[in-house]
Amino acid sequence: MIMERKRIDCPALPTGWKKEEVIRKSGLSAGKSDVYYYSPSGKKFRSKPQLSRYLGNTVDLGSFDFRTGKIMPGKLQKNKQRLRQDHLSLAKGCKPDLNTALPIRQTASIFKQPVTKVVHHPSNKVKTDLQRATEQPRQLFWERRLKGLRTSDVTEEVLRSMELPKGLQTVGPDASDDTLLLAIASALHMSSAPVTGQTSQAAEKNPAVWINAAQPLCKAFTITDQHIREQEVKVYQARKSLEEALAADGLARARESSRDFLEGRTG
DNA sequence: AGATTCGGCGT
DNA sequence: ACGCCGAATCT
Repeated sequence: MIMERKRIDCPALPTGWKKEEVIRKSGLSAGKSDVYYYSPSGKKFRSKPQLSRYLGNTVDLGSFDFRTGKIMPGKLQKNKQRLRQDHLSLAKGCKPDLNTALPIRQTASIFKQPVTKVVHHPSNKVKTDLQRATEQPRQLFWERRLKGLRTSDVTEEVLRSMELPKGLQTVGPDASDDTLLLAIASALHMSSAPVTGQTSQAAEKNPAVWINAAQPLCKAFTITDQHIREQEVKVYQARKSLEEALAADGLARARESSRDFLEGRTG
C-alpha cells in the first residue's frame, strides 16, 4: 500500500523547498506526526535548528513555525540567546553557531550594519542618513566577540582558514590569530579609511586606555612590494578556482534539471 | 548504506 | 506536551 508521501512547496522558505508530514502509524506515539523539509537539492531536514544552521543568515527563521511551515508573527520570539558565550557553547567540540549564538551584526559582513541607537523623545525623527554608519559608537575590544568563529560551507564543513603574514601581531586582550584575521577583514569592510593598525606605542602597554577603536587590534605594520606581488598571485589563483567552481556548478545544475525532467518532476 | 520509523530525553 | 535527535529497523 502506497502511503501518501507528498512533498508540498513551502512558500515561507526560498523557492524549491518542500515540506512533508508523516503520520506515525504504530507504537505509543501512533497518530502523532513528524515534519520534514527538503532543500532544493533534496537534502532532508528534521528540525528547526538543523534547518537554521543550513540556511544561516540568508533566512530569518525567528518567527518560522517548523511544524506548520508558516511564519507566525505575534508568536513571541524566545530569547534563547545567552549573553555571554559561556561554558556551554565554549565546551569541547561545540562550534559556535552563527545563526543563534551571535547577533548577525557581529559577522564580518560586506555590508555596513550599524548598531541602532534608540533615544526616547517624542519629537525625535528617524534618520535615514547612511553616513551615520561611520559615526556609530564602537565598543572597545569588540573584536573579542569574533573569537572562535569559523568559515564553513553549506555542508557545515569547516573551511581551511587563511593565514596572516608574520608581520601582523595582535594588540590587546585577545591574542589569537583567528580573531586578528576576522578583525582585519571587518576593518576593511567597515570604513573606506586606510587600515593602519594601532599606531600608538602606548596602546601596547595599556590597551584599554590608548586603543584607537576605529582600527583593528593589531600592531602597526609595513607593506612591502614583495607583499603586494604575493597578494597579486593569490588573487589570481583565487579567481581561477572561482571560475572553475562556477563552471563545475553550471554543469551540475544542467545535469540535475535534465534528470528531473526525464523523471517527470518539476523544478 | 541510506531511508524510514518510533522512542525517549530535555525543556 | 512537544521539539529534537538517537538509534532500531527496514529496503
